[in-house]
Amino acid sequence: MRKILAVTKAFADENRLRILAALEHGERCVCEITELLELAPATVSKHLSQLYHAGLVDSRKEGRWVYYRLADEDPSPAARDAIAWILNSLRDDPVVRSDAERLAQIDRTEKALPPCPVPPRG
Amino acid sequence: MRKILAVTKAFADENRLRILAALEHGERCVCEITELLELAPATVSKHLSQLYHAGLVDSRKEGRWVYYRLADEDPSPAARDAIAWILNSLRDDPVVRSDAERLAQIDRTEKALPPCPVPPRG
DNA sequence: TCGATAATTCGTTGTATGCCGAAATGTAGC
DNA sequence: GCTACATTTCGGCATACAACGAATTATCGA
Repeated sequence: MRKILAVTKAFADENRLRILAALEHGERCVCEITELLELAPATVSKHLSQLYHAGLVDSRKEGRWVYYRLADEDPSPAARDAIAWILNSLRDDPVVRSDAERLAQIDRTEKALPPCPVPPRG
Repeated sequence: MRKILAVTKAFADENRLRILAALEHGERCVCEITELLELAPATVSKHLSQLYHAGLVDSRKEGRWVYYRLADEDPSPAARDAIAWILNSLRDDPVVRSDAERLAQIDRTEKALPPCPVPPRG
């Protein structure tokens, strides 16, 4: 019951749902999610921590950045089902769709300029 | 997003999950659920109200009793998927299993004596 | 080494929520 | 009508939690 509740509580917040939807098509660093949600970095970090402890996301550190992604390796069956259900439920949501457009914009910006987000020296 | 959040928030409480699992095999009146959860009737009523407003359960009044059941008729696809997912996730939970045994006990008691719960005059 | 940036942790604050008892509502039987 | 019971609503408290700013840690480039 504790594990299930960790998942359902993780789902019970709009910003965390937006994060999960944002990760559907690939990993994102914390600063990108922060920009998307327009929240303080501390707040986003805490949301990601909750998603991590619920087994819904994994993370990877690269230089100054920490990239989060949906839990894919060692996915507990429960976590996999949970992710599948919530992403399907969010599929047609206007907020999620709008976020997806903004994320695509971020992708284009990153590809136009050199490397990661906020490239060191323009 | 509002509807999805109503569902995920409804899922984010142990007692509400126990209620949903208790309704898996048929309707239950409020007093039976109250006995199962060992909570104040006011508390149970509020939980049921939340489940109702999330579209997860329906209710039916019969005499003094109000029977709740999983949303089955006019089930919004979202609600149907949500119920299917959560019941599957709860399937092997010890608390839910224990509840199921206690509910079977309640059923046997009801069938041994005349009508509904707490029969008027034993 | 120093300064800038990314991320997390910590402490605080305002709001949301779970719980209860008391009161109100509705129904059944006397 | 009156009483008893089932349920809901209301008002309250206590806890949980989302949000922030400040402080901390870590990494990179100058």
